[in-house]
Amino acid sequence: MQLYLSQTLKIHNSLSGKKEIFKPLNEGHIGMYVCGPTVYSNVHLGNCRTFMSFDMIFRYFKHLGYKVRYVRNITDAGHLVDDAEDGEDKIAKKARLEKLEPMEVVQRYTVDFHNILQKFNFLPPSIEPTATGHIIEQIEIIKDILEKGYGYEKNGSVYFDVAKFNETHEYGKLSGRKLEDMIANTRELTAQDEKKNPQDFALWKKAEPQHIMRWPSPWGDGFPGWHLECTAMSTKYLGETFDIHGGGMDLKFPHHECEIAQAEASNGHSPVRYWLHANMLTMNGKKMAKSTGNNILPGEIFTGDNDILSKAFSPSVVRFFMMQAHYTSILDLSDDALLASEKGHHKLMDALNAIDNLETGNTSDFDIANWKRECYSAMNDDFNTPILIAKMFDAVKHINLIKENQQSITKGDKKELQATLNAFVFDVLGLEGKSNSDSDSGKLSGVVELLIQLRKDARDNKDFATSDKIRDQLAALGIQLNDGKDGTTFNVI
RNA sequence: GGCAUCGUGGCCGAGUGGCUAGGCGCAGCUCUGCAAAAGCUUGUACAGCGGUUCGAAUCCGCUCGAUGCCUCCA
Repeated sequence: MQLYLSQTLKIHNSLSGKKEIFKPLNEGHIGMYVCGPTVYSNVHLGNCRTFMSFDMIFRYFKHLGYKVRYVRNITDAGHLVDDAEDGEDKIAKKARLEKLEPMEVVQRYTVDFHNILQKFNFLPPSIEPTATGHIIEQIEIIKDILEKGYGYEKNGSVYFDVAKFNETHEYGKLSGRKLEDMIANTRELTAQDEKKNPQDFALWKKAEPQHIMRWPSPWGDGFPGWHLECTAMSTKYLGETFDIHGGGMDLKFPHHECEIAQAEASNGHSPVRYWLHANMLTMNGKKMAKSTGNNILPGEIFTGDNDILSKAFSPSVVRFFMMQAHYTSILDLSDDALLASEKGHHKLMDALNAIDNLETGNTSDFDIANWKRECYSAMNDDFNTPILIAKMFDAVKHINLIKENQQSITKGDKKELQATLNAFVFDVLGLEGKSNSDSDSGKLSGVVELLIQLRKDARDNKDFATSDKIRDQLAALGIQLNDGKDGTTFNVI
């Protein structure tokens, strides 16, 4: 029996604003679409948080036994620098500034994106389509929207007629906005504006003669609008209606609102059953922005090469830090918070490593079945990873007490405990233990063991000056000696 | 200015109309030549002011503050 049959999963649907019981369209199968990055610069750490939240959700679905088709796109064209008439494609702009072919920009930052995600231990999505690979599909949708009367062409560009759409549909239902309010709060159109109303958005933009990124269309050479690609790709791979659409909170308006409008205008019905929005990551209480310097790249955290944090942090520690907050809450990154997470992560991994060597007994002081139920309840309650992690630490406490012979566990319970911990910590949360498998670790441990032996001799002779010298100098190199009852061990920090 | 979300102990963060997560720090203890590391034990907090209620940090109103969107941004 698949696990999902015995679990009731509730998820917060942004469209209704409520937690709803999740039932996929087709039993056992889930279609999930998440708006991917625009590859015009290094991937933003906040962006990573969003993708990490959906990676965790993807992992949990898989853990429950669902067959998931997870589509996460790469935006490699069409995302305008601003929505004004002279709006320039983000990638084209970057290419111009760096004197590169647009596809060089795309390639460079797509590689960076994958590289960082791999470090964070992301599972690859089932399909990772690109906007430029789906121009034909996008043109077809535009034709459809034009035919149904919700769009209009002007000088080789095509716009979505929001006012017309709003007559028979509800534009703004996802973000809680009303068209009238939007009209009252937007600036006047300038004389050369092609749009009928400021709320209208581009489906197709005419390419100026010097523009390199261009494709032929019934309306002349141009490129597709940003909102359209997601509609085209989600429809193509997941169908006109699919289960889950995710993205960052900041995409709710206008991007996701426009997706709903485009799909409803062309198909006549709402595309998504559950909308999920991941919240923002701030740093030291402030929004992360390049302009203010309050910004850090993921790679800079891993190497420690930055002015913001006191040291380097491993991808798994950063992942653990992010998983300690609920995906719908704003999370604040700081040196203190990461330091705290690093210690917690370490404690968790130590306990996981200790399970193998636990001695078993005839009784258990730990109600594994109940604990396991609580783990699932946490995840079933809108993917509450902070509670899940708290449950993991419940287990850690028991493991340590068993290790100290203050509690006992049966053989069967130990096996169950280990399997459950591994499933949640590694498969669902996607954390990774410390990699002690360096190619030279054999040599290193030989050398350190030798020093430990010399130190022991010194201690036995009460030559503490020598023993402390060995300890302190190793510590300075990042090798920590741990004196225990049964001798000394070491850790590489 | 409009829309939205939020304000929890020293810090990070769950939760929720009564039973008060978790991590880190601090403190105590165990261990130790001394430490470190590790482990155990320990914390009645919920922006302010009103209101609803037998009972609110949790619901309602107002005030203050933060963040996001409205304009490129996950």
